[in-house]
Amino acid sequence: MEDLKLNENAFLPLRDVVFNTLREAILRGDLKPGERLMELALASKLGVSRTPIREAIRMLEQEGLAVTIPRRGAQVAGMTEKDMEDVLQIREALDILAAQIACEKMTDEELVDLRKAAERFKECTKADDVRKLAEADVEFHDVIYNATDNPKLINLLSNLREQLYRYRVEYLKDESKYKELIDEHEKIVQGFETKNMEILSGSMKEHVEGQASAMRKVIRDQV
Amino acid sequence: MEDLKLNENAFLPLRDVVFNTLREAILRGDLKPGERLMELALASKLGVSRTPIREAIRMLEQEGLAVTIPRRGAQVAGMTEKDMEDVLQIREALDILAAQIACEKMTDEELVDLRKAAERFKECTKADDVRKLAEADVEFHDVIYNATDNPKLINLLSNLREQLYRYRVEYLKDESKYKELIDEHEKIVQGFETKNMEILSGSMKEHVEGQASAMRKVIRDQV
DNA sequence: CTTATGTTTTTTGTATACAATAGTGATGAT
DNA sequence: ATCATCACTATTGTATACAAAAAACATAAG
Repeated sequence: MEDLKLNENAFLPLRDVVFNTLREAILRGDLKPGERLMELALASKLGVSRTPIREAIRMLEQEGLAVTIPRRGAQVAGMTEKDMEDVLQIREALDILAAQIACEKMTDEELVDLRKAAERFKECTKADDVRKLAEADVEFHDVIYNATDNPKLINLLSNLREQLYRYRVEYLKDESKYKELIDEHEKIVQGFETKNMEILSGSMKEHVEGQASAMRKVIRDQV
Repeated sequence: MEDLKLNENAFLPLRDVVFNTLREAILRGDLKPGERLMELALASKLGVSRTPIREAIRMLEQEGLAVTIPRRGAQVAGMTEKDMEDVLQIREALDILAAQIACEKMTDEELVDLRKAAERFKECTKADDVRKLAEADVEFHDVIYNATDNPKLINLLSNLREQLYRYRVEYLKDESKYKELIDEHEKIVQGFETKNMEILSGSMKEHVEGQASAMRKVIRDQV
């Protein structure tokens, strides 16, 4: 484990600060799957007491980022290939759902944002910054998610994305896929522009399935 | 608020016992939407300290059953008509997904269970016990969920169901719908028996949409 | 050498104490 | 009467103390 430092923010309760800190540490891989989350160790490392640590762990649990066994403590959740498949399966269905809802509700402004986001993604493929690229991709999909005007769905989808995060960044390193991704985004934007639900659903499906199979490959190769 | 009593269970940590107790109290309506969850009050009522109460609240938060404002405490989450719509939208998509996955994976044994569950539901419509009927319906759908062999999906679906619980029981009181429900279950069973994904998706969609519109009506009439 | 048993240490679970903030009500000025 | 201010109370946030369980280790018996 790395040196983990508290994301200072005077206004949030410590439990939230600790939660954010641990969450990010897990996502960026500083805390590795299976690694124990020991209260005392974390507390002294972050300079707080066990209380906010424990509450943060309860929160991580719910996000699927930690698993705790009673009287044995918490661990960073691992993700097996099967887990990944399970998440991908759900995300595919909900991504398509989001696209369908968004297709009906999307405003002209949001459509502009979407096109901009697609452009930005395209730009980012030219630079060599995977992190930025991932961000641009998130932004693109967030425009769609937000257009659904369904906070519970938005929340769910971002939670699912979070669970895939570690591998997603990995697979975005494969530059040979960039053209494909750009084209898929383009098709999706067109789907929204023409409000053609059939085409949109199809291209969204294609997009998430492509991502899914790429990620499957990443996780396979890692083993 | 009613007299709330601890679900004794010597093996689980108190936080889990408290969580279950509060969860059930919320679902059965003993704790009403908007009602404050005051730590000290709950602690003395349940005969435990604030610590497990606080952790249970963090857990309820994640299930969407409680909402907390920093330094102001937690409340039982309310559910507006819009919230309900949002949940129904998601559940529809995931229920169909579950049916599709289950259709491929369902074993002969599970198929028998499914038919039995449908029978049991039918039986329950004859007696006048809404609670039992709701249970039978849950069982029917659980057979399908479990057949997906996707724990994350199963978890999600049961969480969504939980959020609808209060209204679901309400709408099952309308006896005029029973025949329809029985027929829909029958169609779904047949879909699984013939492994016809098209028909199955269709009848599942019909089923959840029927439920959805009935629940919309319930919530409207309540206002 | 392996297993069983007892002891110590570590770690989690729960209660309590103290601090800080938000809410409430009384008092007084305008 | 209305509003402002202050004191007091109620409530949440955080730290710590103590209890109980699990893990680690050592020692003794077979």
